[in-house]
Amino acid sequence: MDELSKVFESVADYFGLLAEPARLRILHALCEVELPVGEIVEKSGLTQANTSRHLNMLYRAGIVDRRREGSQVFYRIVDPNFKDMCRTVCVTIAARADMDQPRRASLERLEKELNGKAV
Amino acid sequence: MDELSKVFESVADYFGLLAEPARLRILHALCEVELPVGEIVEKSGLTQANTSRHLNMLYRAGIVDRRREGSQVFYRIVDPNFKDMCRTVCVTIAARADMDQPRRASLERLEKELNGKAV
DNA sequence: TGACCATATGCGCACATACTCATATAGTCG
DNA sequence: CGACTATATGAGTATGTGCGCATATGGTCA
Repeated sequence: MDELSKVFESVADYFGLLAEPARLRILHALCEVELPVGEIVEKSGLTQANTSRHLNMLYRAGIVDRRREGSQVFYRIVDPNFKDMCRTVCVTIAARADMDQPRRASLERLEKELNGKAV
Repeated sequence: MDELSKVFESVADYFGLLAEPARLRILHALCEVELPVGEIVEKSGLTQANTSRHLNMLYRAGIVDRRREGSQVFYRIVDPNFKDMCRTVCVTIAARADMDQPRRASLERLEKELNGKAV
């Protein structure tokens, strides 16, 4: 396999991390604050096992970082591009006309949220 | 399911389209030019069936548009964010140290290519 | 209409991966 | 050390999806 193929795979892997609603939930919870796993579980609505697994994937990919404090582990987003990319996609999706109104509203709220106080 | 969940799904779906090396190959072939399917098949190295399937997905998602001319169908990228996002990811990935040199070089070439004459 | 090209699609398989459940590991406090 | 809390992980299952093969559809030209 040539180098360009590997590049496509790397890029695809990166996008793949963002191609999962569960991980987007987690990242959304972490958008502005550093949180321990327990709180991420609450905010995301995922199970503890699932949350931990996804967090580990995001950690290994360098999108989040973590630090231990006592018995808790705190996670935070470190990838500087994450919010930009999500905002871009939100705008793109919101621009499509074939969508019901309430979802558009949610998208615009989310976009505004991402535009706010940056990390 | 609430509206925010649908938003996460929409965003995840969008990223999912870019999370496939085969589709990235196709989009890379289409980056600067409009091409008929046959040429996309050649440039991407995918089979005809596969290429057609992926193109249809990208079309339905609004990332590419198509037009018929005689017996051929020409595709072109219309999503204004696609190149930006790929450049961003390329930069992000290239910034990571844990990567062999030739792949870094490929990434940087690709990034430069994306920086060039915009659509 | 029939032969021929370009593109799309139905089907079945193979593989990846997200999820749940149960359990392991790591830390704290008595 | 033992009980308890917080987090991670192994196993098994289910579902999604990319792929190849064959074939269908749509267009052109004789």
